[in-house]
Order: sequence, then structure tokens, then C-alpha cells
Amino acid sequence: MPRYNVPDVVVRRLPLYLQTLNHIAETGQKVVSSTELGRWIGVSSAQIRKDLSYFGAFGKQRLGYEVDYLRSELKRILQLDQDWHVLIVGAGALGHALVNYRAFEEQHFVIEGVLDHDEAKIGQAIGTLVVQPMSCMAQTVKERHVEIAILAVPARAAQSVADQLIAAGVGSILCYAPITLSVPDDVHVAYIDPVTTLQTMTYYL
Amino acid sequence: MPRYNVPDVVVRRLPLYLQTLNHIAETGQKVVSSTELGRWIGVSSAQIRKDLSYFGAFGKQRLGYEVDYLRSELKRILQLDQDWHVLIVGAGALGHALVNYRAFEEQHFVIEGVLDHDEAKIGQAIGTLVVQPMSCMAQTVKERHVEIAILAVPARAAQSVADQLIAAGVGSILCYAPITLSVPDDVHVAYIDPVTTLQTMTYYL
DNA sequence: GTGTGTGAAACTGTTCACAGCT
DNA sequence: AGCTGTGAACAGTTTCACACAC
Repeated sequence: MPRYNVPDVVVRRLPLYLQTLNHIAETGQKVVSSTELGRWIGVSSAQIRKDLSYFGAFGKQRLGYEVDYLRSELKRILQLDQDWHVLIVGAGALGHALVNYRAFEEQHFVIEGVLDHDEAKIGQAIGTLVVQPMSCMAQTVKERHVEIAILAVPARAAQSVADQLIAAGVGSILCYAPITLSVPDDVHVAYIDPVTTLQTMTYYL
Repeated sequence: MPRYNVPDVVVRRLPLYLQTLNHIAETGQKVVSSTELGRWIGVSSAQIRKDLSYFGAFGKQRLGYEVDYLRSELKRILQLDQDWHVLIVGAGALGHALVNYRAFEEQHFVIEGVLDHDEAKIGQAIGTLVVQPMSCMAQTVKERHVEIAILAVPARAAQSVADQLIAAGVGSILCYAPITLSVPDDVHVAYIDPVTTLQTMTYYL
């Protein structure tokens, strides 16, 4: 299991492979070739074989890949064979949508709390959770072993909230605000913003 | 203006440059160097200069870039100097959050309608819009000149809705469902899914 | 025969380093 | 003197093509 030199692009493709394998498994198909898997996702068969080879040899010569086996190996590689504890900051429309998004729990991302700064939102129920004040951040992160935070606050608040999260010990941040956060090297940040994405799509139109 | 051979990664960075320039403009700063801009975003100065050079020469030797001028050039390159007409499909929690997200209109993405398949949601008001049935799709796309659709429906419905959107003439789709859509070559698809993103982050934890 | 795993080749993207301009 | 714009060098990523296993 040579894990040292894996390009980031490769890691970003693994969840796609996993998703597609899950989909294929639902149809009852037991074995899949790199060519077939690639057709689903729109990548070449060589790419899939090369990507997987960074982590080991999971296929069977002349057959292809056993769907269930490759699924479990991908889950292991991505550390998805365990629960992860997530804190959502921001209880606006987006925060609501995130808390209600069933796919998190299904994929072992357990939402441990929702925080907001706004007095009017604190105490409000969202699903089985209750919106808590920002002052609960450090305690929740520690007690619930939160590794990942989802930042669903306005852009002007994002950097300050990120700083607090990092101080509280959060190692990964998924940021919905359209700004680039400044964080220490050991903190991982990913960005999701529909406007930014649309702004690249218009180039091609 | 040599527009032919621009790598996709470059186009994806341009909105980041624009965002950061907007931010810098708010502080009143008139001129910025590639080094300073790069520090904000976390890319090298050479990268910024090289990226911009695909589209022309926008800087002033010994000075740097005029913030307002580079902003307007980036907007022109990305075709953001005009309104775009967007249709949202899916009026669940996510659809609501999207319709209420002010940044779309601010950045000239005008939401022309929200559709849903669910009888219970049709007729419901979201902001200034009213949820319409799926049967309105083709008409809305044509009459409101919709170029871009945002797909905020469950994964199992996404492919079928995408097919309908493409048949109606939509050229770009922003898909929130965690599946890879199968579309003709001339249709552009981008994906946003928090679970997929989290699944790559856990690798590094 | 058929599909994996993998070095080597081809291609793409990034960084370097410096000429040129102001 | 200082910062852009850019060819050339370098690094990273993808594709090719084939040995190998069944």
C-alpha cells in the first residue's frame, strides 16, 4: 500500500469511482471492467487502472473488478469505513438545507451540531438538531470529536469563523462562501460556491 | 485575443482572480501586482501572469495591474458583462436556499423560474417566484432565454430531468446530485456535491 | 482470448529566469 | 529600479502498449 506519492487529482476521482460502483452494485452486477466503469464516468480505462495502482492491485486478470470488493477497498483508502463528525456553522437557508440533506448521514458524516451567531435563530429546531450559539463551538468540537466543519456563513464572516474553528481544533473546512480563506498549512480547505462555478461555465457558452 | 488553446484549469482560476479583485477594489486600492494578488489566493505570481497572458496583456510594466481595468477585462473574458438566465429545477430545501441566495442576482445570474414535480410544492411562493410544474420547462426555457439550469433534484431523477432540459435547449447544467450525467458533447456540466467533496477530504485526515 | 498492472512515451500545466518597458 | 510578459526548462498527468495471468 504505497500511499506516499498520490496526486491530488487521483484522490478527487476516487469518490466518483465509489459512487458509480455503488450505483452498479444496486443493479446487482457483480463484476465490472475498467472500460465499463470508465464509460459511466467519462474517463479512460487506463486512467482508472493507473489510479487504482497507486493503492494496490484490486482487479482479477481477464475478469475485471469485483464490485463489492473494490467498493470496500475504496472506502478503506478514503477512510470512509468509519463515522466522521461534522459541525455546521450558519443556520440560514443553506444551513437548513445542509442539515436536512440525508446523504450526509447515509455516507457516515454525522452532523453533531449547527451554530449561528443570530439570536433569532438560536434555539430554533432543524430536524433533530437545535441551533446553538457560536460560544458553543469549542465545547462541541472537543466533546463530539468534530474533525470537519462546514462553513455556511456570509463571505464577510467566513474568515473570522474559520479562525475560530481552527483554534477549536478543526482540521478540515468545507467553505460555501466565495472567498479564499487564509489558513495554516495543516488545515485542509475545500470550496463550494455555485456562483464561482457558473462564472466558469459562461466562458464556454 | 488568442482564445483558442486555453486550458480548463486556467478558466477555472479566472473567477477567483475576479473575486479577489472585487475584494481589493472595495478597500479602495487602485493597483495590484501579480505577487500581491497571488498571495491573496495562494497561487504564484508567475501563474497569474501566465494565465492572463492567454488573453492579452493587461498589466503596466513596473506598476502592476489596474484593479478596475483588470476586473472589467476578466468580466469580458468570462462573458460576465451581461445577464444570464437561469432555471432551477427542484424546490426542496436546496432549491429554496438557491432561490434565496442573493449572490446570483448580484453577479448577473437572473433566476427565471423554479420547477418541481411534486404537486404539493407547485404554487408555493419562494421569494418573488412561484414554484411551477415540470411541464412548464420547455416554455420557460424558450420564452426566458434560459441558457443555464441548476439541477437540485434527487440523484434518481437527475438524468431524466437533464435529458428534458437538454431537449428544451439548455446548454449548461450545474448538477447538485452525486451522479455523473450522460450528456451530448456540446452540453457543459459541472458538479457540486458536498458529500463527494467531503469524501476526498477524509483521505487527508 | 480478454482484461489487469505498469513502465515508457506523449502530453499538459507550472515554474523559472530574464528581456523589455516605463 | 521594478514588475510585466514570455520562451525555455521542469514537473505532473494521461495515454500507450504490452507482459502477464487466467
